[in-house]
Amino acid sequence: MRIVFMGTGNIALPSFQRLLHKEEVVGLVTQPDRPVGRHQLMTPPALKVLAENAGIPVLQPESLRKEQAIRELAALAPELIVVMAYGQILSEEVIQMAPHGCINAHASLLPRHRGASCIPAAIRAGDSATGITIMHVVKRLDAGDIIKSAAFPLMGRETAGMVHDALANLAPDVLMDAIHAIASGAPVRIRQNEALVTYAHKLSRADGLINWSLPAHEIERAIRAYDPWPGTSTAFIDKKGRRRNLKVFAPCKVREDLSGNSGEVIAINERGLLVACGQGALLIATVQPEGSRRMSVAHFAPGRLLEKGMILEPLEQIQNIAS
RNA sequence: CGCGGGAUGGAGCAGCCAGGUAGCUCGUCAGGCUCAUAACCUGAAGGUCACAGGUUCAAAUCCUGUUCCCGUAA
Repeated sequence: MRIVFMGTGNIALPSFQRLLHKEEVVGLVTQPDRPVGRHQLMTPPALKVLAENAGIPVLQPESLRKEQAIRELAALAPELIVVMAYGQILSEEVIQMAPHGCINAHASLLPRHRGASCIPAAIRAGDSATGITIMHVVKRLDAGDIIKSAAFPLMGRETAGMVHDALANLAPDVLMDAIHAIASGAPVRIRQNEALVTYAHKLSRADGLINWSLPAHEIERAIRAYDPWPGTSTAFIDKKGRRRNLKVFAPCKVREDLSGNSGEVIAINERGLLVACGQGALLIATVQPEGSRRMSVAHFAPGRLLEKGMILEPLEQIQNIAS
């Protein structure tokens, strides 16, 4: 079966590699090269490099809605289109193009967490599991009938980065199952229960600012959900009156038995940075001060940039910065 | 040269704007106290202030260049 793969994110890497070995991949559609990194060098998606090494044609349209892009895609004569972390909404024309249809691998257990940041959403919601879902692509975002899915249990300690890698490695098996079902002519179609739908909105940098008036366990989840991107940070006013950013990293420990004014530093020593939240307190072990590198609180504390009784950035400040 | 911050004993920082003896908290080592200790007390070692050049009687501090680190950039 002639397959065109559409993807950009690295989560699709293992799946694409599996298809390259096991199926007839006739093309890759991926986002254009983008300036990346501290020096803004034009960098191709990793998938493109894989495809080029395998001698497979690569399309990188700025928009897949343009007439020429659609013509080039049609010229590949796909029998099945497989989409994973591509980053563009597909038009009806593309969805209908291949005789065996257009399927999408999504990194959550649909109907929960439709949308872009599905992995962080599952962690922040405190779900006991997430997973990979293969479904038919329809016009409405992530709303198509489900073909196959596989669960990945969440223990409450994972960061988004860890789950991302685990799901990337889980995806190829599920995807191959779905492709075999389609090839055999009898794919399963399970309707999504609309009552259980949740949406994961695209993350922005402002999502990573800690609102200390939230309960400690919610902040702890957010720290894991936003690692490695956008990262979680707070800020404090130093002795010279300057606002200084402070990134915080997982793992953090929730202390339900302690409390104080939201954002107040209850203690800072070699054991960690203990901050009062809206409910309970959070013990932070690893931070990164602005302009410096990541370090344990045991190393950060002796510098005395932050001391007991100081208040970390309150909610009003966060709203100003976010807007 | 995309934009911005930084480099000061082993760690984290202050000192720089208004040049004039290298400072703080910790760690290390030695001694003391203690039944004992991660606690406390006393003392010590350890730094070409990233590198190079310039200004000056005098540069960690001012000026120029270089290297490296970090943030930003989805």
